[in-house]
Amino acid sequence: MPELPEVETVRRGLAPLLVGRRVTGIDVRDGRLRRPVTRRGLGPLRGARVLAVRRRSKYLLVDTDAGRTLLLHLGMTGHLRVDDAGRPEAPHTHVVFRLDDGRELRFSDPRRFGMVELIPNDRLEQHPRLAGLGPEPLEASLTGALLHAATRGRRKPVKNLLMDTRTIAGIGNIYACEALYRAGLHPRRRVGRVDAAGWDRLVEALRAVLNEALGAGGTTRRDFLNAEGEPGYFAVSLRVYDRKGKACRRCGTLIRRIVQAGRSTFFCPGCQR
DNA sequence: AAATGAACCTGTTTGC
DNA sequence: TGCAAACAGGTTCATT
Repeated sequence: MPELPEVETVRRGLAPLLVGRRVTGIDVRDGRLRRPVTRRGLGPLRGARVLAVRRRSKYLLVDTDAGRTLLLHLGMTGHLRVDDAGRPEAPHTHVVFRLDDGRELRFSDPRRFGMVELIPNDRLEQHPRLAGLGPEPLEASLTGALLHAATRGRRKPVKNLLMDTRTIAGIGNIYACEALYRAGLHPRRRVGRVDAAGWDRLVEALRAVLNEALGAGGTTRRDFLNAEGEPGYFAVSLRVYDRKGKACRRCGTLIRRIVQAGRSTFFCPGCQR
């Protein structure tokens, strides 16, 4: 489900509901996630107060005054929702954090690709999931020049590079396709054959599409919902993703679907070279 | 070293 | 209509 704009949308929804709250209890209904979750492992969170909710790549970090940070990942189908205790739960609700205001933070995830982990702060930066992440695309540290320099002589397709979180954080299948379309780059183009101007265009296109998606509250194709249970509205603005066989809005060429590294890629053969 | 493919799961859509 | 195959917003491990 969630790429950077969706995770950031969830973060913005969660922050005002969680910051300042105290965790009064934790229920693990089904701990079989990507890594096993246990009530014991989350135990130190009991009584902790939430200081902040941050995002890094597609991870959410809930800082607490217990010297530990709750690391959350939504995988493909994960949801985080704050709701009044007693309200009906979504199916596949695996972990529930009870709060001191009568509400609950609920993590649900049908496919169980998501992650819930409590990490001591002094080990947070070295954590294997966070160490080695590339720059945030909406921050100034990501530049076309950086990508140009990093890709000389390499042969990886540019679409696959965009989705490699060690190079750029937070880009998934939808926004990789959309950014390449806006930059006029063919998804199979080898990274070593993209020139400096091409990388500049790509970074600019990436920022534009991510910011527009953020403004729309993210993309809901199947089941993305924010912390209040509402969908995002960027799906209507997608120009290539999931538009196989439809006409390109700019040149009329039919959008094609190919498979790269096991993932669908959508592109316009007329606009992308 | 770098790139691809399979695996992890369940639910929904597509195609015969 | 019914069933099976394909596919889904992600990450990680094994294999070329």
